Amino acid sequence: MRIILLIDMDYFFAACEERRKPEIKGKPVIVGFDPKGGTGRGVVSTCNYEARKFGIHSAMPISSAYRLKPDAIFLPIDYKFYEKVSEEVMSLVKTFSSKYEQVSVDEMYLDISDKVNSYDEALLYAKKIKDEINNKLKLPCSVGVSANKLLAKMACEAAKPNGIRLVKPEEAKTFLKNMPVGKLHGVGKVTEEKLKSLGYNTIGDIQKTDPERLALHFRSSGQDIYNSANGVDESEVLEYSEVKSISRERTFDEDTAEKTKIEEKLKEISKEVFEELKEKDFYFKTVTVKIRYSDFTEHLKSRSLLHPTNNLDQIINTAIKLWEQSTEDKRKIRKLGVRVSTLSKRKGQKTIFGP
DNA sequence: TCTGGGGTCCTAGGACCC
DNA sequence: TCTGGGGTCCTAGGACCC
Repeated sequence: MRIILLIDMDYFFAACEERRKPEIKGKPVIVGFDPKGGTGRGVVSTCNYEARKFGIHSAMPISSAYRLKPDAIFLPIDYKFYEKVSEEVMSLVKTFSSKYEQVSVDEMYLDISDKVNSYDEALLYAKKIKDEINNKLKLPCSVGVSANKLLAKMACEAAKPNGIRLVKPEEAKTFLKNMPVGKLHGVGKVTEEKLKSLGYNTIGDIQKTDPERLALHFRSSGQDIYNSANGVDESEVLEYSEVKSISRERTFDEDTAEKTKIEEKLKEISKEVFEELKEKDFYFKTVTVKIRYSDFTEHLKSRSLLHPTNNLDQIINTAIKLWEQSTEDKRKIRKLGVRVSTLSKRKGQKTIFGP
């Protein structure tokens, strides 16, 4: 029997800011793009619970957040700082089990099957971890406890904020039954709509269906949806993951079709990509340019070079060529992105990176 | 509401090689 | 003269997650 934890930091970016600026605690704090007095083009990255009281939430346009609470504390995203705090969290959590998987900057799975003998013990163990994060690092978090990653994740969602939630495997189906299908991890907007149109409104509706019917409409992911709805997930807690790509993208303050502006931006973005490539000591073989037009349609263009390289001019020249090829019309561009992939180390072999 | 940025994984057709 | 099957790489796009 496996016992898995998901530890998820609460409103992480805003919590980091509260920790270093105690005077803002208790006030609505919004971390995201510059609202520019309500005209800014970006979204809310994270906000604390005081801000949520005004209806503000992650991914909301920053201009809307500004309209809802103009005198909230708006802070820019200081990713380097959050990464440092994240390392503090991760190294503390790792002392509780060597079987861990970092999912993102503020989230991590722990397999504690070897550390405890029952769910009661698991709860105590989770509480200990949570208390240490609270006391030593002064950061709030929530923990989900269950038999697999999916259930731990869903339990953690139910625990938020600042809570712990245990879901035993025998309780799983009941726990999930009444939730809307969109709550299921792995089901996004598109799949949610499709599920609803097929008559599946709650996760319980999926539990009762014939998986063959799901396979008919969702191909190979049909079985995954069925398994998730039933709380079944065999995936392992994996410590290592490979870096597959490095990318940067930027949105213009105003949409543009001007050649010089676009080339300038592509150079700028390429340089940022190059800096990280150098830092991580990678070679790349493929360059991809992403273009988002004013109407939000997106196009990708990519080209693979004959040999792996780590040359900045190769990125810039390929990026500009790809853009030129894609732009026979004069549509205005909202956002540009540059990505390098097919990464390798000097000798050409891929390398494993741990968190 | 007027919509960011950094990722991963998957699919699918076509090229190309054996 | 008509026709295989497997494998891998490339390119484009889409869904999803945080």
